[in-house]
Amino acid sequence: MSFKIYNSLSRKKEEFKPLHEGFIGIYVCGPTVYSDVHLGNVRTFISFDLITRYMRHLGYKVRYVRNITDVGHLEGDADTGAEDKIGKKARLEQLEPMEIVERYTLGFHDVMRMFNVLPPNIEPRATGHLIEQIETVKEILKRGYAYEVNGSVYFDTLKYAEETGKYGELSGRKIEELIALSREDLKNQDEKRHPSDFAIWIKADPSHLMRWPSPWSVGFPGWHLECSVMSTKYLGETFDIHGGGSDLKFPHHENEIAQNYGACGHAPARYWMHTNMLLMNGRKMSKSDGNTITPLELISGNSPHISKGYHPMVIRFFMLQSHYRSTLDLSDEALQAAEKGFKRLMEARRHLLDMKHPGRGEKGELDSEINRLLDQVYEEMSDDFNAPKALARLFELVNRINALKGGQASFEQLTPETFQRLQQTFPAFISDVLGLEDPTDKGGSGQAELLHKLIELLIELRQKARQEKNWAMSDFIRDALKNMGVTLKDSKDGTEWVLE
RNA sequence: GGUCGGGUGGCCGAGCGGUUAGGCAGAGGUCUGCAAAACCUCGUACGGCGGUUCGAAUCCGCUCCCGACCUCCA
Repeated sequence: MSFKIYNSLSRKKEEFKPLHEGFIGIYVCGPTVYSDVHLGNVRTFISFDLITRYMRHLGYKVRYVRNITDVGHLEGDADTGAEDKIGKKARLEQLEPMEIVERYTLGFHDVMRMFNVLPPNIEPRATGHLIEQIETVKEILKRGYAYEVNGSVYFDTLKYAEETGKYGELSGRKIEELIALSREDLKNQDEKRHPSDFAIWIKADPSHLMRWPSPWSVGFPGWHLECSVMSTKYLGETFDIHGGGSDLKFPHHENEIAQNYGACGHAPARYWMHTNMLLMNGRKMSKSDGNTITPLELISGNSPHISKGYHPMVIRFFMLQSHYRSTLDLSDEALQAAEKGFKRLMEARRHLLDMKHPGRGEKGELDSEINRLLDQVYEEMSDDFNAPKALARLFELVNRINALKGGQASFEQLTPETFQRLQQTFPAFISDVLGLEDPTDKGGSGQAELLHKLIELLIELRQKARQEKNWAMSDFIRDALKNMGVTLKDSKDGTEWVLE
């Protein structure tokens, strides 16, 4: 099955055509590991997790590369004279830069695991590719798209712009505007020929903790360089998709394209995908101005912005309810609504898995509805990964599943084949594509099994009490369990329980 | 100031020329010892003002708000 992608470069939805039939190469800009990941990161990586999961689900062999930035990302607004983020943190905490990198990389992986984000196939680090980066700088110099000044090397944006007319193509900027609006107070601006030029190798002053020898100086690579170099190394000079947060369009991705042109004469990726921002209180979540909540705070509830903690799967579900290209405004109220919706979805999934088709059924209206809805789930996802629409169809299926379970709908209207399709596709889509796992599915540990049996025993005792019309005892058991977080639900074929 | 993207029913959030989005909350009903759950029914919403059209939330113009990027952030 084919699918469509909104290409940020053309600003249009395009039919996706892979470079090599059946294979997809995708590169996504990963985090700079100088502090805990924030939720905005999580949303971006959940979005790309959804996208790569779906591509795999459709049968593509995907190579997903997502880097770790562990050098070269500077604070402040200059290419030089500013401090490296990781270097700064290391200085403040009196640790080795690599201790900082290690700590936050591990923390990042923990958070990704909690949200059931699958690891990329390759997760390269900038510091692991110094040799390749230096080689690329040499190549760009050799081809004449960069120049050296006092041990630093700058990319010649003007030359690139004049030659291709493409500088600013991705972000919708014009180089004349970039000239006019560049800030006056850039340090070392006199080293640059043009204000929009950017450093690809930066000479380090002696206080700089992270520096490496190079033909030009003891220094470090410019931030944008690593992505050009590592994407080329692992995916080739041209690959299918490049992704990242929309705030990376400029200057990061624009400069990346320029560098690739400088190094090999053409742009790296054919499709560019950008995820939109996560907002809180109507404003972008930002590390720098405090309008933020960390993933762990959101899970624990330890934040003034929320009334309680939310399960990571609830948060993931909440994020999937909006399209990746739309902004999403986080609020406590919206999360509570998501929590209930998520439970409803997962409960239906459990019920469906427990159901059996009696064996006889006709192609009734229900049959065609279910087939139609299942088809639509895929159509929606294939239209630029429209998870919210796919979820809407899934919820219509929830309705049908519950009706079958509750007896309001009959299996007689449903062929065994269609039921089988539903029973396979519905749960598979939820877990494989949406990456939503049932928190009540605790596997088969001995403890969990004991718990199950004890609850079943209490339900049996309550059943006896009910038969004897001993409502006091019956309600006592129900209320006591409720207080422990176990909700009982009576239906005509017995009592079920859910662990909250 | 420049560039881009938004303003959708109580809340979140799809849709982007004609069809019910969906979730949560709310109202009524069925079922039930009661409750919960489930099922059925119920909302005619698209910032404002004009215009195009047989028909606009969806296209065009003006206008008012909001946000992002332009400077480190996904």
